[in-house]
Amino acid sequence: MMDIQVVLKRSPLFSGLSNDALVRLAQMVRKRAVKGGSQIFAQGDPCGGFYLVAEGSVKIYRLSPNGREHVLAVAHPGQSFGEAAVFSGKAFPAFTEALEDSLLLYLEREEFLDFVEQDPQVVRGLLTELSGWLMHLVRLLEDTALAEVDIRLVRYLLRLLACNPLQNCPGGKIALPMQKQVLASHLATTPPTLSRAFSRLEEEDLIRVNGLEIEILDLEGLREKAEDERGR
Amino acid sequence: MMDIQVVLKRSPLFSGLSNDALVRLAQMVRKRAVKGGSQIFAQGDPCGGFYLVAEGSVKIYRLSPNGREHVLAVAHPGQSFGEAAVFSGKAFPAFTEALEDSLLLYLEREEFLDFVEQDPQVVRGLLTELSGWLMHLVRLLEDTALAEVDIRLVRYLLRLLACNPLQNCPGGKIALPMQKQVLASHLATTPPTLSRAFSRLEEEDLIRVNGLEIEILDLEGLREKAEDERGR
DNA sequence: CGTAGGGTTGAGGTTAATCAAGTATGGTGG
DNA sequence: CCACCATACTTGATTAACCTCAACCCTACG
Repeated sequence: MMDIQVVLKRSPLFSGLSNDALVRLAQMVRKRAVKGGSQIFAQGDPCGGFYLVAEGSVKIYRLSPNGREHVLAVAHPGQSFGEAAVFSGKAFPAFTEALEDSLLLYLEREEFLDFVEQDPQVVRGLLTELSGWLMHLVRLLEDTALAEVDIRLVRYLLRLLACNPLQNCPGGKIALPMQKQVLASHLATTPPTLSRAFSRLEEEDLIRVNGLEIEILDLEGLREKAEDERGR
Repeated sequence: MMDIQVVLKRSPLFSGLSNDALVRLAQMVRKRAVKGGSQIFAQGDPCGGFYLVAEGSVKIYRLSPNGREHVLAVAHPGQSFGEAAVFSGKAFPAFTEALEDSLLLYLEREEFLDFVEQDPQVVRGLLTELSGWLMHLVRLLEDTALAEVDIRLVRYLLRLLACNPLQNCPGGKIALPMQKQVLASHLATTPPTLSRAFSRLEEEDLIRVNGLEIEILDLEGLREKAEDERGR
């Protein structure tokens, strides 16, 4: 049995809360187990609340008019999604879909807003979290808009490394937290192009790819390349 | 003499505040007049507070390692910038520069955070504002990542129209709120490419361009084109 | 007038999307 | 245990978008 409070505490939203507040929050949480591949909510759905990932992973993506998808982010345990819509008062701005069997915690909108009113401690966390999302999007934006695919990929890998300092130490091996086609969409490109980008990085002896496992051969070289952008 | 409270009230951040709160807020505001072309703050500067545009306009942009710039937004009277950094606690994530002689209101970080703590009314406005920024960036992101230049330009024009319903009515004339080279950077392209995009839209009899003034000839046609994206 | 800056136009080259075919891998049913 | 199929991924050839560099126009302004 999983402890809700432990999960809540893992979220930057609530890590600063008192035990008392955590207990109250835990009481208003509703668990929701979802199968991999199933949709959590759709772009345009009215926002009745938001989610926190307890186990598994969730893909957050937009769909263009013609059906092309662009992955904004993949949420992992401890991360939340849909908060923005709660405060904007508008519909959900994106689709969300479980990438694997996952366990989510659901917080109902009105209930949560009341909780926020009463507990100024949460506010700081919320503001910080939203700011964090902003920074994430800004980085993503300039990465996709200003750099070419190889560079975007390198930067993505470096960001992954920064989040997983665990496997960072030895020769450095990281596992891609999503399928390559999802990653392609995240990097605003296509599977064929991503595949070639990986090949080029291998040819330059920067990395070695084996399925979803990436071995970092030349961290310094990667860092250089990330700053490179000859021109564009 | 300009009334600070009136300016504050124009911002979505503070439009919901009581008169009492407005008065207190107005007292902690510092005015700052800046010449066109001068820098307000730089990316990486420690964030000591944030700004609200009273008069003029301010360009918010990022600089890539090689010096290329990407305009994230242009702030006009009533809009604020730098709020995100206040809450994230980190340095400013972007550069800001006055596009013309402008008058700004400055709110000091600590003072403002205290104000927020005491006044839960502001919180709602803040959260909404940050969410709004999020939505803006998401849209910008998918526009630049997923659509080609012509479409990006059309969408930008439609967004402008949506914000200026004033001139919308007649045949529809809108003035670009920035130079074309700034717009080019905002749309993540270059002046030559933007210029050609304008030409193509003129050839299709969708718009007529005269300097910074754009005459909308075929609103329906533009709407269609915005949804078009044959493939990409 | 002459210069400077924004803007436009032209030629050439590069990136990356598209379409299509091929290769693995994993799960299913015989 | 193996043939079969679905799906992810890779590889190849073609094409189109758009960046770059350069020259040129135009208006503003000294």
